[in-house]
Order: sequence, then structure tokens, then C-alpha cells
Amino acid sequence: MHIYDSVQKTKLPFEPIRKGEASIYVCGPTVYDNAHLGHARSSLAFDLLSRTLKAFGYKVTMGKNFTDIDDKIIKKVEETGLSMEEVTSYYIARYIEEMAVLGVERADIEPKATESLQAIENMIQTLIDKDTAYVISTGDVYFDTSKDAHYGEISHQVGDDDDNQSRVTHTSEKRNPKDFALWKACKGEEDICFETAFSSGRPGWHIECSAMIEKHFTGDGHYSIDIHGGGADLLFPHHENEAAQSRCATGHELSKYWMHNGFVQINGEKMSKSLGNSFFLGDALKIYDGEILRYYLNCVHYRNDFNFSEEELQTAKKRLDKLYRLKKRVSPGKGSMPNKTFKQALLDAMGDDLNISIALAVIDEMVANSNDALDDNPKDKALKKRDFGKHYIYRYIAWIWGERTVLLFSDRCR
RNA sequence: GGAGCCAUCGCCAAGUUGGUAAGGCCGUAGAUUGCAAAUCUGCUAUUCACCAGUUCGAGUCUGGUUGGCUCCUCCA
Repeated sequence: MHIYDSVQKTKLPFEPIRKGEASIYVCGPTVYDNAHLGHARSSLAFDLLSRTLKAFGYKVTMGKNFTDIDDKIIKKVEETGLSMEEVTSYYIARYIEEMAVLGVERADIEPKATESLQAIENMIQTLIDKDTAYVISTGDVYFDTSKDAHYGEISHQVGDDDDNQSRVTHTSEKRNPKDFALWKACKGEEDICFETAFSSGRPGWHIECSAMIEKHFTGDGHYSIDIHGGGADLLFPHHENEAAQSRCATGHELSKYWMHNGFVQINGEKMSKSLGNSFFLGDALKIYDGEILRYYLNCVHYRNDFNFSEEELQTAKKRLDKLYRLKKRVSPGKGSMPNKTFKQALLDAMGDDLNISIALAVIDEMVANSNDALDDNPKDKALKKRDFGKHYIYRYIAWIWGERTVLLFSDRCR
């Protein structure tokens, strides 16, 4: 099994910190609105990773958080008049529901920021005690990036602070331009606040992931988890900041490997809220079957950007239909192990940093060969009726659908 | 201004360590079928944005050019 590490920018053999096990943490959504296709793609990419790892025999522990404290959520609360809990629980439920329709397996650990406040406070306090973080007059707490010698090594963003043309506005009390907020003190009385030793306020975005990972994963003293994943847009600053906080607070690295998925684009541009070109997953699911969307969104390698088009979606559907037709041609029965060559070809493809294109080509070839073989003796009804379940073609099919190892398809989707 | 990624058939898309271009869709010519559907077979890139270089040999390496995208602000 090889995976591409986006920090080292190269394909690496996957060597877990604990033999036979794989711990993955993926940055989940901020729950202030419905999930769009971009969320679906990220979710699907890491579902594929998890299933592939399982197919290779690893015991996978998957963690995916819900950011349920955030400026946008507070804004939504103000707009709707609902409580924060009402807003977030609604979107979390929708998210879980929609991902299930896509055949995404639930994460083993699904922490929420609101449930991790103690861990967050502890980590910030540790950083303050080490003078790696500092409290300013407003009560905000910042991380001092100059205290971390390795800051910038995740995203390879070099800090030319002098002629800094970046769009970040500098707060005067910050020690360094790149310092980021660990804790935001509340300003008005109506703000959503939590009491801590340093000030009453709420956590910054980056700290929650670090704190949750420390809380839920054990690690081995060198790394907390095997793989940290998320969208490519999270590499900087989010993951850079996470890595820095964890490194300074715990004394070891956060993750051994980092993986990032590409974007879903509309007409060549990243799908995002700010561009107003979002395609909501829920809307897509009203029109298209979950499995078709799953197949479609998965059929481009996870690291590449993905240009969404309904025309291409139809093409994907046709391709998937072929497999279903073959399935119809063979009667159901108990599937045993599939042809070794076929299985191995699929595992080889997926084991190479999830090379889905090769995997699909392998499946398509199997479909063509199988149809060919069935055409050769179409009149063999006895075989079909009596014992087709043992036919090798059936075994392919059964394996593809049956063991949940294969990736594109899920047992829910049939 | 800084940091990256990408550019392969009409469309989508593979192509670690350089050795002579997977697969799907569409199109097309057939086979099979009462018709249709389904299925099968053949054909469909001397060529990988462009220019130069390294090499016996480059889509794959180096330099440059052009075009597209992303990050540096919330973002999957």
C-alpha cells in the first residue's frame, strides 16, 4: 500500500505507527449550512481510503470532527433566532444522512468542538505555560509562530514577513504577523462564551482538531495519528497551524502522513460558498441515485480537481449500468472468493495511492470478458439455474458488492 | 507580490524508477436478435500545450514560453 504524502510531496509506502492498524483523522464540516458536492468528494475520498486500507487488512480507526462553534454558526443563530445547538444538530443530522446515501461509512469517532472544550482549554493552557502562546489585552490568545522552529514545514509556506503582501490583516498586539488565534474572547454579552482560566470566549478553528486528536488518539510517542486528511484548501493555514500547536504542546508530531483531496469545480472554478456556485449534495440526491453520485465523484483520482458536469455524470451512470446488467445475467448465490488475478489487480490499483482509474479499467475488462463468456453458451440454462452461484463471474460480482472492500460500491447501494 | 498544482484522442481519464500511449463515453463498420434492447468483434492519438536541451531513446528528466486552477481571508 502506497499513499501520497502532501507534505513530502511524494508517494510513500504506508507504514503505520502500530502494526496492522491505521488511524485516520479527517477535517469534517463546519455545520452552518447544507453539505455541497465538495464535502461529498472529500468524504468519499477518505471513505475510499478507509475501505482500501481495510481491504489490505488494516484495522482502521477513522475520526471526523464537526466544527460546531464558529463565526458563521453564530451568524446563522442570529439570523434564524434558533439556538446554536438547534442549528448545529440539524446540519449534523443532514450531513450524516446524506453521506449515508452516498454509502460513506460513519467515522468511529465523531467529536464536536463543543464536547472537546476541556481538551482545548488544556492544550491552550499548556501552550501559554510554555510561552508558546500569549494572551493579549482583549483576552484573545495567540499562538506564537516564532517559537516553533518547524513552522512552515507542512505547507512549505516561507515566511517573508518583511515585505509581506499577504492579505492577512495584522493585529497590532500580535508578536508576529503569522500568529493565529487559539482562543477568541467574547466581545458582547450576547456572544456565545465559555469560561476558561485565560478568558471567557470560544476556541479558534485550528485548535479544536489538535485537541480532539490528542483526546481521542493515543499515538506512539512520535506521532499522534497515521494519516491526517482534508481538502487541499486546508493545507495552509489550517493544517500548518494544527501541526505547530500539537508539536509545541505535546513534543511530538501530529501526523505521520498528510493527504489532501482536490476540489470539485464548476466550469473550471472551485465550488465554494463565496463564489456562489455551490451545488448542494441534497439537491443532487433529489435527482441522482446515491450510488451513481458516489461512482461519479470517485471516478477521478482524489488528488485531482474534479470538474462537475451533468453530462459526465450520465456517462458515469452508463458505465455503472454495464456492471448492473452483468449482475443481472448471473443468478444470485453465495459468493466465494473471486478469481485471484482479478482481486489482486484491483488491490494493486487501489494500493497505489487509490488509483481508481486503473481499478475501474480492471472492472470494465472483467465485465467485457464475463459477457463474452456468457455469450459463448447462452443456452446453458441448466448451468444458470442450478449452479450459477459458483460461476467465477458470480464470484467477481459478489466480491464487488459483498465484502465492502471494494470501494466504489457499498452494501447500501445495490 | 509570494507559494504551489495542472496542460495526454471530440469529451472524461490512466500512464513510480525515461524504452516507444490503459480504460470509459461518443462516433463508425460488422456479428447476433422477428424488430428493438442488451451483448460481442473491428476501426477510432506516429502522438502527449509550445520551444530548446540532456539521452541510443522523453508524455515521462532540465530550462524557458503560453494557457488554466489553487493557496497566502472562511473554506472539503
